Amino acid sequence: MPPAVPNTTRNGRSSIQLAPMEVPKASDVLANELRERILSGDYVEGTPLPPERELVVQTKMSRTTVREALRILEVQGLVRIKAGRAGGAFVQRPGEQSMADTVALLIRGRQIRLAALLETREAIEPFCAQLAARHRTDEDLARLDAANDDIAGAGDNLDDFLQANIDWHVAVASASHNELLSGLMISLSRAIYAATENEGFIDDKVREITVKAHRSVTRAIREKDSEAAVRRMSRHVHSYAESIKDFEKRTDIPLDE
Amino acid sequence: MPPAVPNTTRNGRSSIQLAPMEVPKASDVLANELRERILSGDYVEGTPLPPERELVVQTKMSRTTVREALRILEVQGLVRIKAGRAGGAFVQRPGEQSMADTVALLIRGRQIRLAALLETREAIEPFCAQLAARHRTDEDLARLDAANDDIAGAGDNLDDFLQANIDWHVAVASASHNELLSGLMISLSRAIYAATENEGFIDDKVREITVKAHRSVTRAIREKDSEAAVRRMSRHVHSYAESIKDFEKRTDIPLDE
DNA sequence: TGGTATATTAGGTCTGACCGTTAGACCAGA
DNA sequence: TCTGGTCTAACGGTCAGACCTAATATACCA
Repeated sequence: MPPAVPNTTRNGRSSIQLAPMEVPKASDVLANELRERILSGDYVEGTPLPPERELVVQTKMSRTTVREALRILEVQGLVRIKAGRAGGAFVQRPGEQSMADTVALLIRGRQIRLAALLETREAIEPFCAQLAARHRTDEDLARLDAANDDIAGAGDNLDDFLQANIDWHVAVASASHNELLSGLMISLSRAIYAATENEGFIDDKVREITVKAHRSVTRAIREKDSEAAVRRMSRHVHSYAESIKDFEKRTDIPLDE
Repeated sequence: MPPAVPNTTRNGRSSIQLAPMEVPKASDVLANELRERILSGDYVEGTPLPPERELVVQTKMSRTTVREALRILEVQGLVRIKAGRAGGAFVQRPGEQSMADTVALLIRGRQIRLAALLETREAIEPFCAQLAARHRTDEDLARLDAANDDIAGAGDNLDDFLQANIDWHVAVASASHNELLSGLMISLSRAIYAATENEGFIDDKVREITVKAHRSVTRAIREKDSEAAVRRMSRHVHSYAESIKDFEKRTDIPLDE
């Protein structure tokens, strides 16, 4: 309850207390305003925002400020900016891509250990497989089969093999129809790929096992057997992670001698 | 295999194929250059980039362009920009916060269903608990205990309860010392909070169960019993998700009659 | 010694101009 | 009827320069 009369302290000053205040920049204000409108669904995906010069008139801000605001939204994946006549800022809903980009930055910036990536994958991917078995469509199956074929047809080319490997894992994630999980898996796969490609650990035996494991998981997903899907995927990613750990142990020791 | 002599089609035209080409903008070029340098560790965290006007001299670009590049890096969480003398763009490594922000955008933008959020949490959080039990420090324990106390002391205030609830879940995630998982959990918790706060589903019984479950998980983490941690957490989040599903079923049906 | 001007250095904003790209309309030659 | 050239208007992209505002270092004074 506030005192009845003016707040004063012993020195006669007002004792009004203020918290540290944020003074947002003009471009942030505009960006926040536009972001709210976009996220609240005021604009349908694909509709263009007003041209920069029009926004200048409406907001009484300078073009510099307007452009910075649009740039912010672009980086956040909320608009796609096209130049030229009939260009402009077109509303976009953020997707798996923007999430994958952020995760990639986090991984590189914090130099996340390969072990942590594999850990995270062990947490997520079996669950993806489970959901995929429940929610997969025929299209999802087609993508899985295509990736399986690519893996088999990769021959001795390591890059082709790894790429097809990623495609399969991403296909499983997409089949879960949970965009949170699939976005995460996309970036995880890419990061694991990058960390794995220069290690000589992928030999013929690993490939053979991989192909087999993928086929058996795919089968479970096809048959909508979520129990089997989660079990097989769990086994697959776990043993893959163990193999890498073993491999690193084997290759690290000689360096110490 | 390409034909031996000029590629032609039936109308005698060349059939050379070109993919759509990207023409990067000046500000993107600069942003990419700086980003590479930051991520490759050329600058230690906290070191200031050259002042804008200095970059103008070095790059021969205009200040507008330089500023846009810096703004891009700021949004991506790679620099923190301070105004005033001794201000500038200070190198920062992207952290959980930037990831949480992106995930929040994804959730709002795609209007991810509450069910999907809960699904994702079921995938991730037990694993977090497991890692937390292995890697927790005394500080982590202190945070967990503090959150537990706050929950108990929340009284009848719903907001306090939900906030303390979040704090506990986030504390578990942090204790896993896997920044990927903790970033995800931070935004996940916040989103679930937002989706839950206006539903009248949190009654005294739910609270009681929650407090109990948290304490038992905390105990497992304290004792570094990862098996128990994963089991108890799994049970907790699963039953919470089931309760919400039940609640929604109960409250939806009357609307149809 | 401790507070208070003042100068300095940084980012933030604005103005106005011009450049580059693109869609669309129109025209001319094969 | 195609094909390519040309023009125009509508966009975003870039630039140069000025001024405002915030934060700090530093000299100064009580």
